Amino acid sequence: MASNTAPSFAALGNPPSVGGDALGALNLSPAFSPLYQQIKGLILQSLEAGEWKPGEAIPSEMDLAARFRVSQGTVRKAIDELAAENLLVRRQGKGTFVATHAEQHVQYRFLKLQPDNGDNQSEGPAERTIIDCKRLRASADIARTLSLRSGDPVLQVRRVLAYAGVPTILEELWLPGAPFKGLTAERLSSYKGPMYALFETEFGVRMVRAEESIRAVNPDAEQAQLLNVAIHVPLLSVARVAYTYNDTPMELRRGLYRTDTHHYRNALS
Amino acid sequence: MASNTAPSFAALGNPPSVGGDALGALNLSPAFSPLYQQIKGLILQSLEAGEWKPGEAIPSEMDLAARFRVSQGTVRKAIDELAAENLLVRRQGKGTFVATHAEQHVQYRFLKLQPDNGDNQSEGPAERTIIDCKRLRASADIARTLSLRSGDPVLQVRRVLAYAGVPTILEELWLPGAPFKGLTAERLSSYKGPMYALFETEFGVRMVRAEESIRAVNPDAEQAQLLNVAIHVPLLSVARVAYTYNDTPMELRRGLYRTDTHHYRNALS
DNA sequence: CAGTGGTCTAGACCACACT
DNA sequence: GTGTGGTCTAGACCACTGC
Repeated sequence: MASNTAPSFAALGNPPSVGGDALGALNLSPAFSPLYQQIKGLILQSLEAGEWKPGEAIPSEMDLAARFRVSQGTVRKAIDELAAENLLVRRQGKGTFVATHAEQHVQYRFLKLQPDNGDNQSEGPAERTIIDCKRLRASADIARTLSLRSGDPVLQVRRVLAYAGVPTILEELWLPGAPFKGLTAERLSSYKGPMYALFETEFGVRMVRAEESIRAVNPDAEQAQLLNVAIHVPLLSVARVAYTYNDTPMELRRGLYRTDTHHYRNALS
Repeated sequence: MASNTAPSFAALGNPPSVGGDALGALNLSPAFSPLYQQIKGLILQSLEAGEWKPGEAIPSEMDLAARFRVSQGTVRKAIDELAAENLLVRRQGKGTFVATHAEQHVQYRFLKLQPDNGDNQSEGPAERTIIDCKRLRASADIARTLSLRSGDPVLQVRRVLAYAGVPTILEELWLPGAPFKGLTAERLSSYKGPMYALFETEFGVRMVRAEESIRAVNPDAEQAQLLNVAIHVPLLSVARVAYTYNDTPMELRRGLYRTDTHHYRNALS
């Protein structure tokens, strides 16, 4: 459907010719970018623009090939990379879909804390308790990591996650005020499912990647009380910056993890 | 050179025919494995067998295509996956090389601890001090994670890594005795470069992937003394199991990281 | 210059899911 | 059956490296 409303040009204005080689003349040496990268960029733009929403199918490879006037193989390679980056999900026989944090088997993709015994699934979702949800002005360091200006409005949420009644994670997160206008503690508490899924459906913000930096710390008195541990118990301090498209930071999250029954798991390759 | 000594059969005995479709009849539904996966497996076997050593070039795509009687594109896809898994490294215009831990820019690939300020490189390599290097018999849990039997000979190494004179990492590692026969404290101390590079050149053991599980702990008296911290200082406990080819565990490493000047950095996607 | 990996196309067929 | 992604081939040309 979208394929005839789409711009009918060969990406970057290199009209394909015929025969074994379908490139009239590709870019010269400096700043050379392969066609499939350009296609990838165009698909990315549509993703950002919300042309296809999380969970929806994007047009078939054939459709996209026609739309961009390239071969199916070129579109394929572009999609391959986007799928490798977890922006798209391919399903044989069905189509290619915009990835979402709402799916069952990829839920909590960014949460690396696991129970020591037993699989990750059997434990089930955590019991969530919102401590508070305040609008305030960004401090200098918050502003810097969120690419805002000091004093810009931000939303601060604090909450506790418990497993089997044991408080295990204490989180404090900051969100830029503008994109998340209207977010309240009530909305957060009532929502079933991952917070990032709510961000997608209610605010059109999709978290694409994140970076965490981890330390070992002792809690202060308040933190210890909220996690129900003594102040001398060492905890994992996990600072996460999550990004949407275009490497735009959209969340700063500082977590305190108890590691007496859980551990942070990481695969290296 | 290897291409004519190699088995000249189409992988899994599906002789290619001619024309647009070069597969006579591919595998039927159950247990279907694409050709490029089979090629990948064959390349993997050569890698394991040491046909090409770390740092060396493997045969060109054309050579491999001839050797396995498939098209270049099929070999290409196999190599693509192996490169994505960091087993091979492609270099345009030069060839495809067996990855190694000895290269400058991928050194210490598994070490996620970074200085808080400044780039990872400027800090330079750590000062390494071997505490001891003992041969002993595997305890039950060491044996389990290394796929050995209790009482099998293992090597235990303990060492401290310091940055700018500050002891930062205390490591205790266990290696299976058989593959590492002949490893001594002297050999470890005298070697310049990453330990995993030594394992490659001296013992033919290449670490391919690893898994870490992280906790926050307090050190005991001895650990505190070795790291020059008080016993109430929280530390990162990082347990790593490193694997060679075929998911064979080859190392158990338990590290204690100071996080007052460094942090454990992790990218999520 | 030749050789290597990298890109692109066109076409055929396979495996899978839905109808 | 139809349509989707997935595999495979053959061939042409581009970009990079080193002789």
